[in-house]
Amino acid sequence: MTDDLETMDDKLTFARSCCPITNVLDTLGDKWTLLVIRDLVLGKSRYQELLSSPERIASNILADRLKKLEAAGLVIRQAYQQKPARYEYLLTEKGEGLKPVLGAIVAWGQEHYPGTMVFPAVERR
Amino acid sequence: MTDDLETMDDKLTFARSCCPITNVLDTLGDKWTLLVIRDLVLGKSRYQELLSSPERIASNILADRLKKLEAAGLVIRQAYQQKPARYEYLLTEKGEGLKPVLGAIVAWGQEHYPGTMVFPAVERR
DNA sequence: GTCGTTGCTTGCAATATGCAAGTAACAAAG
DNA sequence: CTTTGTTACTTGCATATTGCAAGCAACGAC
Repeated sequence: MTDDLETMDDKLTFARSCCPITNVLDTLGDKWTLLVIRDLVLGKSRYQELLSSPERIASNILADRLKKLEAAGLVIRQAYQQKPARYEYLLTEKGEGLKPVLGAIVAWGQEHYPGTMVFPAVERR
Repeated sequence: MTDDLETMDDKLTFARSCCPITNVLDTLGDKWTLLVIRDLVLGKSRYQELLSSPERIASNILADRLKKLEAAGLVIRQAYQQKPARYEYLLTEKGEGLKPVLGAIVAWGQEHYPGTMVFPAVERR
């Protein structure tokens, strides 16, 4: 069965399978990546802002996840200052497209984890 | 800030934060768990059925994830035969509640991973 | 010259993942 | 009675990932 799919279109090859969920999880399936997306959606954009979320992500993990999100086209890294060079991370349209996914997770999570609460957007500087 | 939350209601303590997304990811945030949920939604229920999905999950990982899903109340393990004892896994109502999450992931995934396709439900035996 | 800020990198220990083989409890077949 | 097959796992071990904590570079402020 998977043989057929592989020969069906050899321009399309998927790491694990042709299921959309599988492919999404190849990028987002860990404990931190969607939290980084959450923070970017909430308006955080700088490294220290992302580091300071209550979950206290490790710095090397944050750097790793941002790099992967950039490579996947969900995030762009752009300088907001030149000397010294300082960067902010912004969601692309593709990344913004994950809002309904976060929304669905929030809906299910609020129902099954009483007492949880959605974090507020950050004030723009 | 997190101090306040911690003292606010010490009956409610969360592993990493009080965000619903964080808590959901504590259970579901890896590459395999939502795929197991997907297969159960599609009607698979036995261990070999789950093992045989195209992604070829490792047996020890599948066993580990099913145990965790059972502990989290998303799945029940029940015997469908006594001698020898043989088990099937079924989603609970809580587990079924993840369908919108999978739906949102599929919607985003199909848009951004062209060529992916939703797997069909399995025929009931 | 020193200190602070920002965005990382690095070394290393702990934990998770996954390969491949193995196990147990049965029934069926010979 | 023995062998084989099925099913649902467990186990040992190598590899990969995670995360702690310290460190680094490039600036400006003092």
